Amino acid sequence: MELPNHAKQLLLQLNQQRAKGFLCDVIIVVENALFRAHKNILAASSIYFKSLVLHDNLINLDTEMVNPSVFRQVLDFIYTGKLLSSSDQSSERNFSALLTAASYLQLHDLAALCRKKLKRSGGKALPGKPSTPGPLSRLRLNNQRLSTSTPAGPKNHYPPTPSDADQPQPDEGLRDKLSDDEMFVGSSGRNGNGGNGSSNGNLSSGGSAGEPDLGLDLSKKSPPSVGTATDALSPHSNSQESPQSASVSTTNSASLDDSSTTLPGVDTCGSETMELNSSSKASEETQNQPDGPPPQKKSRQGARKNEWPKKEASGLKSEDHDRSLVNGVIVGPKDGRSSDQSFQCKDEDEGGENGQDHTDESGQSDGESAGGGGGTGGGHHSANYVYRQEGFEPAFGDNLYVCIPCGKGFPSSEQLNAHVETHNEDELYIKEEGGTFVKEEDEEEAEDLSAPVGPSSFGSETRPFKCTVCSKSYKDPATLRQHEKSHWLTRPFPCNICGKMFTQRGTMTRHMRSHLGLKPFACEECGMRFTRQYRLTEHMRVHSGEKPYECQLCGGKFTQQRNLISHLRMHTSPT
DNA sequence: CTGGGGAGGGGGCCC
DNA sequence: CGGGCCCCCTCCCCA
Repeated sequence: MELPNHAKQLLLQLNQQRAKGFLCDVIIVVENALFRAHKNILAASSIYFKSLVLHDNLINLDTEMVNPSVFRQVLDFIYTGKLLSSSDQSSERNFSALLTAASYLQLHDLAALCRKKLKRSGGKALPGKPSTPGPLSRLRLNNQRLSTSTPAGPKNHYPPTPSDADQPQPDEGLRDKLSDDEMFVGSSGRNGNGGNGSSNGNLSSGGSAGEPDLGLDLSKKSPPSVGTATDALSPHSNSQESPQSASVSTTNSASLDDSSTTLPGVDTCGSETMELNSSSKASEETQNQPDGPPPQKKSRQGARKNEWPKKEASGLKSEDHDRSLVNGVIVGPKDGRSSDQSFQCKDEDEGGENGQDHTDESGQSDGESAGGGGGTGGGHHSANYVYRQEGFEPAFGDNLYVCIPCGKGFPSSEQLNAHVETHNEDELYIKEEGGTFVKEEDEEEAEDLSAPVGPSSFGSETRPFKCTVCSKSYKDPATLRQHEKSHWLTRPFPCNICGKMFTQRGTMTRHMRSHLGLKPFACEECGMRFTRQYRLTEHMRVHSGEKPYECQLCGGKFTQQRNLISHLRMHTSPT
């Protein structure tokens, strides 16, 4: 006995659930778009997905291989077995893109459909972009990039690379800094909730699985002891536990296009429907093909699990919190190379941990409405926004499109785009009414501001490059430029995960490491790992007993300078 | 319970 | 761009 429509009904239900975000347990990030889905469904449709969802609740897909529009079709296909191609896109280009994506995602049925369609229309690979990514060649290429840290399983999935680097990658900054192998945070697949702390704060809202990964394998400048330290910390070798785990990518390219603002559940104006006929055989065949696994970029937000709560408490303000956690993912602004696309607003920054932020009191609150569309020339606008899919917590009410800089929500991408244009370049600087740059009130006296650009305390001979804002001088123009960014209202380097903005790319990169739990520096003595070399150096004094910092007042010695400083404070403070 | 020290971690910033 | 340092926050331990 068999219910004729059982499978169909089931899929229908699942698709409806997906549209509502119900029971969705994985988020797929494609460029700026988020898609929620069910792990089981993805895993059942592709071994690639299967490998990805095993350990992750949040998956970044290579934006070279798939874009939001295409992925929406892909997802629709997975959940319906139907290929809905929009009328305006039913060109070969669309199918070619679909084919690329399908190959990348190892959706062999879909790839076969696309090939069939392309063949039928006499099409061949589109010029410029191969219809298939050439998995094997990419595999080779990528294998070269794999560090020893990358688990090499029997079906080693390789990370995608921006191999064809003709075009600047939106996320290239990040990739530069966090290379694929660095990004790999070994998924130790540990059972249980070991963790060394709280267990919440997983970025992906639906998740429960993200295990804290102590078995970090960080190739970046790992000290010689890394191997042992890693082993010690991670009882399971990565390659065994997650042969498929591949490079982590935080790459959220952020170039905006319209497609990225469409909801997965929203129907495309389908003009053509291709339905998957019983192609299970083909599926079996293709799924067993040993051709290289697709490029893989996935996030290991789970690895960060343990570190979130603390950071939330100490650093992120509630709005940051909302944006980064409630929404699950911040889909990032462009990586910051174009500063006009990144804005920093007061609320973003207030509560900065140490109160040193230059923008805290910038009076930016009214900047949002200022200008009314100054249009900063060039580029897309609205690179800063969060796209919320249905099913996310309605932290912004009905306004699904949220401007990251100022946190305002908008019901449509158009309105958001219009709003973002109101953040114009003028906001980059903290402006006084008169138009002259001012420093923060609490920084220094006004006389400094009005002080002629003369010799600073550093001496103008050796430091000829002077900041026009604060009169600090520097040896070289690059440093000056770097410094001047600290006066910008807008911090040009946003974290793609939490949206926090930074004045320096390096700082942002360092910050990203903390998200990803990347701790390349291991102590040979105890195996403890650190995100920075300097911390390790400090830490080593614990083992050596060296206490180079001595209190001149009481003779107390300290291993860390900061502790001496706080100690001195004890001496000086009346309390 | 409280204060002080030790230490981990993050961000800013200069070289 | 990485390294290094400073500053801050925080947690934990202990007296």
